[in-house]
Amino acid sequence: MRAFFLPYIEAALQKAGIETDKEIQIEKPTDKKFGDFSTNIAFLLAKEAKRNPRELASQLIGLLSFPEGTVTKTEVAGPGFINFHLDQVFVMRSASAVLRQGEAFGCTESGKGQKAIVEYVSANPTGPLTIGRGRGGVLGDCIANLLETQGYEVTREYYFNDAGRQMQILAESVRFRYLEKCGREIEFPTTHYQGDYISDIAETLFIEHGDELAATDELTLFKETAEGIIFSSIRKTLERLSITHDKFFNEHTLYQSREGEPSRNQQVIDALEAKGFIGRYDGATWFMTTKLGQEKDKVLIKSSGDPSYRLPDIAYHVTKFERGFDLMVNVFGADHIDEYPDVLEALKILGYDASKVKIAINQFVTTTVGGQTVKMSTRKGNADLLDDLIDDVGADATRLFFIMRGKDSHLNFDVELAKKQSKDNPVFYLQYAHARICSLVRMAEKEVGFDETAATGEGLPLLSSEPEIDLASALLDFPDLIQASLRLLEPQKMVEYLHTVAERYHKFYQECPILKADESIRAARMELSLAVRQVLRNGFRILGISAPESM
RNA sequence: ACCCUUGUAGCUCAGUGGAUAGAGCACCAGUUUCCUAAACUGUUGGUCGGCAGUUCGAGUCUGCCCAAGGGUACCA
Repeated sequence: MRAFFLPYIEAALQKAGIETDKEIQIEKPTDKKFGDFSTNIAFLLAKEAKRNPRELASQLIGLLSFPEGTVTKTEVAGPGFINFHLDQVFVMRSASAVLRQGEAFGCTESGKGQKAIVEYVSANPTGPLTIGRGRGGVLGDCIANLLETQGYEVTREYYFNDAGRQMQILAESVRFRYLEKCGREIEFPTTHYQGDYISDIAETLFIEHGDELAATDELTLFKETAEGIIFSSIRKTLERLSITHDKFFNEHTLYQSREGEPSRNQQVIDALEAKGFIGRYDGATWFMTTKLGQEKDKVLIKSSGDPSYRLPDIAYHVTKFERGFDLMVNVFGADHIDEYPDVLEALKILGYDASKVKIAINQFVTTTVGGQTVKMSTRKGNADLLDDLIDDVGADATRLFFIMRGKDSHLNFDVELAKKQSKDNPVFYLQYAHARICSLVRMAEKEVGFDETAATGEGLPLLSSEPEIDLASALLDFPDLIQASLRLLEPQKMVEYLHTVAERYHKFYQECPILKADESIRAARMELSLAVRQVLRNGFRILGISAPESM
């Protein structure tokens, strides 16, 4: 709907001879008496032109003209707002677009022909997924869904490392537990993975091999068995939440030379060196960020000869550019926040357009038990597991639990409270509206021979009561909300919006009889209901929650 | 010590420099001979962490202070 106003406002500005680079903001006023939409453009221009905002607004209104039957009233209000009142018939007529476009309502082709990659979850296979990881996983999945509505060809990627020190410790942990199974007295180190799943993996090995592995120090089998079992558990958990990935990218491939060519890590070093940003001292290789005004250089290759995490991170991003992605979204927890400036700087030096990389940081999930905050750690084995949460509240409520809050909120999680409140999860409020409509449609088919396929939306302009207009007007906001969610990488906006739609539907349902109304009104209200169902479905698909036919 | 994020109702959280700061939960009082009561209606509840500043206008921007979480490694 915002898109509807822009050309007319621009035309009015042109007539007034005003040129500006200010963005024309179209807002929904807080109070309906201020109209359906408003703009504060007069304030912005008044500041530039040193004119009175109210007077400038009046001038613009004189120059504004909309097509017949769209905007009924345009007025100056307060210190200089321009408020627009929409024609009710226009609103209802516009709402028929929902039925015409169906699943495509809200979609655009602005990303058509462009490739996007969204990287999320990216947990190393050292243990089952924690609740904290779930947050990033759901966030990333929703962002990928949003991009798909805009026509992007989206790749969902999981980046992991199965060769680092963490994996070494994991393998050792399994081996210690295995030796215990073999009857050895072992003092299990506190530095190693404490979780019960380690014993389970050791048990698997013991059943398969007996104690024949006890004699060797060779860790490969321990590592590979652990990795296999853990990865399959991770995938299973993600699957339960409908989180999928197209590609699992192994960090280790960046270390390997390919067909006579140097490794990707080495290529990054060479390229940075050619630009004069490589220094070698103290036995290590450094990214000379001091040349960029930073206090210290950053290590790329440690004096041990192993790359630090920064080098493969840069090399990994280079592969994204080489793979031809036009938009790259990385979803990370807050612990990675300071790492990205360096990667972006390196990419810029190497000649890549770093503005194509977008970062979505989600704040941590902290856990409260009995009012006390507990630090969660996979290593300590005291983390709340994502699987347990799904067991307790279900997949839909779990997904919504994460995205009903902004990604910047420091989510404080109380398992007991979450279980107790699962019935109050807003997901059911949204789904109930959908189920109610489905039930209504079933009833209408049975009682009055309603034919869904014949509903075109032509009858909608017959409707004129306040709940009906409010509802239709909310439906028209859906495309704007997709844009806003995507721009901010914040699916929470969509949740809030769908809540408004559901709320207005419930209100409409309460106040407007449908099946009992006269035939033409009944048909129109059925059409409005179908349009709501469509918007809810389209929204649910973005959020990755199911649309139940009955509850 | 420095950097990032956050601080809004009893609780969990929305709030794009705009108009009288909102929602859900909880609490209290109502609504069904009638399409799903997982709903709807109403009431209660606020020094927007604190102080100063910027301007027509600040919960929103700036500075300082306080508090919480995270980060400042040749860990990832």
